[in-house]
Amino acid sequence: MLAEDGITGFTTRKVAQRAQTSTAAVYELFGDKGGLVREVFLEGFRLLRRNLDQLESSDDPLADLVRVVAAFRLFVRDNPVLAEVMFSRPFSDFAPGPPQVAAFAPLVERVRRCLAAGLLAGDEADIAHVLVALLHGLATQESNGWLGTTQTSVDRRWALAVRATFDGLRTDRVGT
Amino acid sequence: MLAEDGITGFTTRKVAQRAQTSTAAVYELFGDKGGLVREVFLEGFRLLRRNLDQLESSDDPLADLVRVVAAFRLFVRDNPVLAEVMFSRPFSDFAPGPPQVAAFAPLVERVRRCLAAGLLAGDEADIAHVLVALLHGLATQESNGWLGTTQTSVDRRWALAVRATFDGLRTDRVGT
DNA sequence: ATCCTATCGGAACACTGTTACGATTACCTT
DNA sequence: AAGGTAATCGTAACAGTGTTCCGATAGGAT
Repeated sequence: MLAEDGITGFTTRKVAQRAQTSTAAVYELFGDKGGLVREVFLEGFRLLRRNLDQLESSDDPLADLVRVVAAFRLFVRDNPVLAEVMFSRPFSDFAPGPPQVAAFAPLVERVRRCLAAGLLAGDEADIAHVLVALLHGLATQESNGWLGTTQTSVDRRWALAVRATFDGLRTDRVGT
Repeated sequence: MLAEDGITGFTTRKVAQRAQTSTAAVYELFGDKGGLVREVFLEGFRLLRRNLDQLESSDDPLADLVRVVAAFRLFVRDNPVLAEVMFSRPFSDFAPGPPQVAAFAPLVERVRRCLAAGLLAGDEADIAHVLVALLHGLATQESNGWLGTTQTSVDRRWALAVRATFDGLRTDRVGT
């Protein structure tokens, strides 16, 4: 429904209609429209997790981490409206709950391997949070068309951001 | 109104009421609720620009750039709902227009000085875009409470992200 | 003074989230 | 298997929203 009708078309009545039931059923099951959106939100992160789980691992942890980045970007491009529900807040009544850290477990795993191999340095959780924030920002900017007007410029900036961040995370300088 | 009543309280009727007029006046002037939100959106970036313009410049361009980052973070923290209108999309009908690059002119200016001083390397626009995307992501994550549970961890991750990115941007490696 | 245009008040329309009230269904205890 | 209890659902209604229509007004140009 999100992909077809967009966000404005996602209404309790239409959801009920698609499910061949009445609105009361929706409210009985989800309590709120916020609860309904919450399920979409959570399903989005489950889908992302399934997506990242399919990635293969090589003997180059850093390349594997780059693959996670690429997969994340692709996920947002393929599911723009769902990504909006996940990372923006298109339904003002729904406030996102605790960070859906489970979805990023594959990313954290790659970070851990990079740390073990000495390709990155620092705290695992900190690095993961920084990377997720970077991906979040890049993907949102790209979706809004703010990252550049041409495909090449957008790609170039993605590459630059990822490369620069990985470069900068190679040396542990906590506290400096 | 945004700060007081939140996003759900921002309705055409209430706007008209606060302005001591009728809803028709609002529609005559802004055409749409999207148009109304657009003005708030643009005013937000103007306010951000005014905020960044007040920053002083020292003889350390990199420190000046860090100050811009801090000011941006403070802006989002001080105006959470406005920032949501600017960087998320709480009103589903309003689609943000072209990138409000003017607001980030002070940031671009600092980037240029860093490039001139050899403290950063690469394309000015590319670096600026990467930085804005990073700030966007970090600020949004912090607003959602996704960047960490304690103040110190959130601060630490902001610092790590900024330092790592600047470090990584010190050497130009375009095309590699 | 007159006319035209922009602006505005009031009322209405379609639609939304939400709830009240029965009716129905499913389950589970005996 | 029977009956009762709780969950579920259809229908209709409520308040509130974006939006528009129709007059009325006001202010400036001619």
